[in-house]
Amino acid sequence: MDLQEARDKFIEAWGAFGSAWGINRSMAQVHALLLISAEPLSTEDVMDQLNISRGNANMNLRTLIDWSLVKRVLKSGERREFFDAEKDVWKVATHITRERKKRELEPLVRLLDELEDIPGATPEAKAFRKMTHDLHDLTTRLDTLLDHSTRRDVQWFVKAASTLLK
Amino acid sequence: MDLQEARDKFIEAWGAFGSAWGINRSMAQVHALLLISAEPLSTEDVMDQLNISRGNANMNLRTLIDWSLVKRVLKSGERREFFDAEKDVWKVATHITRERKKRELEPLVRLLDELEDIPGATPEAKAFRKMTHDLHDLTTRLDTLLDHSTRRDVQWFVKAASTLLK
DNA sequence: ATTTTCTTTCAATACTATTTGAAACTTCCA
DNA sequence: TGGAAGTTTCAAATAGTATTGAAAGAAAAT
Repeated sequence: MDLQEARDKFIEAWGAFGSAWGINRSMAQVHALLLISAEPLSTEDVMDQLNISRGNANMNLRTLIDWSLVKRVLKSGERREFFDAEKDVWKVATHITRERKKRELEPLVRLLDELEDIPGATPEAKAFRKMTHDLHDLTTRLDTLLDHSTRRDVQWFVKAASTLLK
Repeated sequence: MDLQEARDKFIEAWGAFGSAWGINRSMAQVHALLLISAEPLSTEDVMDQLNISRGNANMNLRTLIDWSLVKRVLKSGERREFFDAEKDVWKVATHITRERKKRELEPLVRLLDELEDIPGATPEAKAFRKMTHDLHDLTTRLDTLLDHSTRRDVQWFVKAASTLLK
């Protein structure tokens, strides 16, 4: 398999992986492209290599910057902006996790908090209280864990645990 | 807030949460409904309470069974099937994680495995090899971790870590 | 064997999300 | 200041996904 083919496969796979995670395909593909590029790319480079429109490229680059997965780079003497991806996979994992926590876990924790202590003595009311309580406990713990865990902790933990278990 | 209102909010929120996770809204809502029901429900119960069609209810109940989140229950003297959700939130988390690992992580690991050792001495080839290698390492570790971690391990770890960090 | 009750399938439809591309905007330079 | 080079916005078009509901299929009862 040659490099070009391999790159295409990687971009496609990362796009599919992203989709399953609620990240849209183009955004994941732009990210993939930047991940495997040695040099920062311009918006035009991204448009050309992925065959996407200017609007699409622009919007997804901006979102990736929001997520701290990509940063703008200025080249001296160049008017245009260039974009470069964070290449440390552990940082990438941490940033993605943080962003998802914020978007998804936090609202759920807030709602479960509200839903505790709904009154009622029927079996349905009891079942409801038990489930919201248990979920609240689990999601709160996860939330705390993610708040305090740094890239280094996660790296240590995953390496240690996966090596032990191999 | 009364019970009915609280139940509706929970179902809606679980549905939204599911969407963000690549689980379709109805499936997540059916799951939510069964999670907070004291007794197993029939297909009709699900249709009525969520205002969804028979086909939709049937398909999502089947998928939930595939994921081991719901089981069929037969009531003696009853012709119809009833459905009951797994109520242990730790098991729920484990089952969901396993299913997603199978659908998403495993194919990625396989691809990255193939993409290692693409030849070439250009900076682009080097960047590609480094990224696929690092990602392969990370995803393989995660995969191993998820393979070997039981519900008990995860429960222990999350409880311990989140309590320490609180 | 026929009817009844319940489950499953699937083509048509409705809905949601993504993408485009042209126009508006901004910034820098002659 | 005018205009060239680049970026951003957003309404419309397209593509992708989920849902419906009627029909077919299965299993049990009569």
